This record gives sequence, structure tokens and C-alpha cells, in this order.
Amino acid sequence: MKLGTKGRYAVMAMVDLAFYSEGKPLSLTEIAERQALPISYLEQLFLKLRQKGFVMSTRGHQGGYTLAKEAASIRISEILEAIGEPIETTRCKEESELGCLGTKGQCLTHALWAGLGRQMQQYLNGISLADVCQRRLT
Amino acid sequence: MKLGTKGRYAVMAMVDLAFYSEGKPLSLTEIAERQALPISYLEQLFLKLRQKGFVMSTRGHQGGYTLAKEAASIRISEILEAIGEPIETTRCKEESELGCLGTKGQCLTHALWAGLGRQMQQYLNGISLADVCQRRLT
DNA sequence: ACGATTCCTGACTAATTTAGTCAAGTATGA
DNA sequence: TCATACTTGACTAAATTAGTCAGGAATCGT
Repeated sequence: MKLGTKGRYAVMAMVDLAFYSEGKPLSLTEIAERQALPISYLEQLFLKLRQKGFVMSTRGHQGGYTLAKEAASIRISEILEAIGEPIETTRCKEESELGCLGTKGQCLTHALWAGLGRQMQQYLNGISLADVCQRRLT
Repeated sequence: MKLGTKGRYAVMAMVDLAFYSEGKPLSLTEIAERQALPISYLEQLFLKLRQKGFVMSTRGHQGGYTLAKEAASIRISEILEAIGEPIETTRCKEESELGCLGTKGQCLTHALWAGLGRQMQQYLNGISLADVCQRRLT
């Protein structure tokens, strides 16, 4: 159970943006350099982040990206979802499970994995970009 | 961020064992059939579970596996660790991180991922095989 | 003794996912 | 008009996953 670079990079870049931008657009080049991330990879990620409305882009000279919302209202969970790194603890689509273990028509372990997923979701849902910037983490 | 079949199967099988065995050994064939899991894959997993002391094996006719400890004292987290499905939210080995973002010599996001890992570990640590069997899940 | 059952173990592999690169284009400001 | 910077899709090498396969060794019932 591991976190891939996609999600990690996206959050790192967004935190960087929230932290260093002061209303002015930051170029991916700048972010990529500071965070030591591959720029072409970031391009892919920011494409999605823009399409989902988390950042705004300015093209051309002195262009770059800006947060489209306040840092305090962008949750980590949203970023991960936007770039396609969902939390998948259960395998079954929805709640349509037929009994693996007979007792009640639903596998015993299903509730376990669902609980784990809820736990993770809750944690990442409760933390915003601003929280990370200000080191407000439990 | 997804849970692989390795961890899922291992826990499913261990829960099955705890649930259906009554002191008597259960063969992998039986478990695999009931849970609809590939038997040769289970063999690999139970090899490790035995080496780590979570199950005991009996060979030959009427043989199989038995829990080596009480179901109430086997945590889900231990099973996952035993078969090599660790929780990896951070990438850095130990706490030896050099500053990605300048503020304090440690990357801002590190604390975030570490927190997530702690959260997951805590959840899986607090649940035993017996809990799953008795559907004592939050 | 023998044969069925079952664990034991390592080697191997097909398919998928990850983690990117590359190339070509479009828009903007100096 | 040129350098900067976003935009987008196609492509790919490497790693991981999710197993299969084959052969062996121990044990029990008959």
C-alpha cells in the first residue's frame, strides 16, 4: 500500500505554489526546480488541476499558474482525486458484494477495508493546502 | 493509493481460518475454494505467515493450517507486514530528509504523509482477526 | 507399502501500472 | 519577432503485480 509519485508530486507542487506565490503566477519551471521534480511530468498534472478548477494559467512571458481558490479551501483529498490517484481499499464497485463468507451475504473483510478507506479519506479531507503551509498537522 | 491482492487475500484467508477452523487444521484447498482465491498464490502467502509465526502447519492427509496464536491477538497490521505489504506513505528512508522547501530543512509535505501513515497504521493496529470475525468494526 | 493428500519452495512470466520522455503546437509580453 | 511558458497527445522503458508451474517432501488411511 504505497503512495505513488503522481499524488506526491501534485501535492508538493500545489503546496509550493501556495507557499511561494503571492498572487503572481509561478512558472512550472520555477516550481519544478525548487522541488526537484521533472517538469514535463508536472505539465501533465497541472493540466488536470486546471481542468478541475484548482489552478488558473497565464500563458506567455511572465506567465505561470496561480491558485484558483484560497489555499484554505483546497483539500489534499481533492488534489489527489483530481489527478487520478484515488483511494482504493475495496475492490468491489459500490456495495454490490455477494457473500464470500456466508454469514450475511457480504464478505467479512469488506467492512474492514471500507473502514480503512474512510479513515484515510477523513484525514486527507481535513487538511487544506493552507494547513500544510502553516504546519498545522496533527 | 490502492490495496493490492496480496494483502487482501492474506487477510481474507486468515479471517476465514479464524472463522471456520475450530482447532482443527484447514487445508488451503478448502480456504481457497470458499474465498475463491488462487491456491498457489495462497501457498506463497502462508509460507511467510508460518515463518513469521502466525500459523502452524500440519502436513499430509487431513493436514492444513491452524492459527498459532489467538485470533484476538493477531492484528491486521501484522498480517500485512508479514507478507510484505507495508504501508509506505513517505518515500524517504527514516527521518533523513533534506529541505525541499527551505523553511526548516525538511519538506513541508513530509509531515503530511507521515501523518497519513500513522493514521492508517493506527487503524489497522487496533483491529484483530477476532474483531473482524465478530464484525466489531467502527 | 502405497497412494492420496497436503504442505514447501523456487523459478518463471504475462499483463499492468508507473513514471516518466518527446515532439509539436499555441498564446503572450517585452 | 523572439523567448518564455502553457497545452496536449503519443509514446516507452522499467518496475511491480498477480499470479502459474513444476517438482519435492511429509503424513495418514488403508
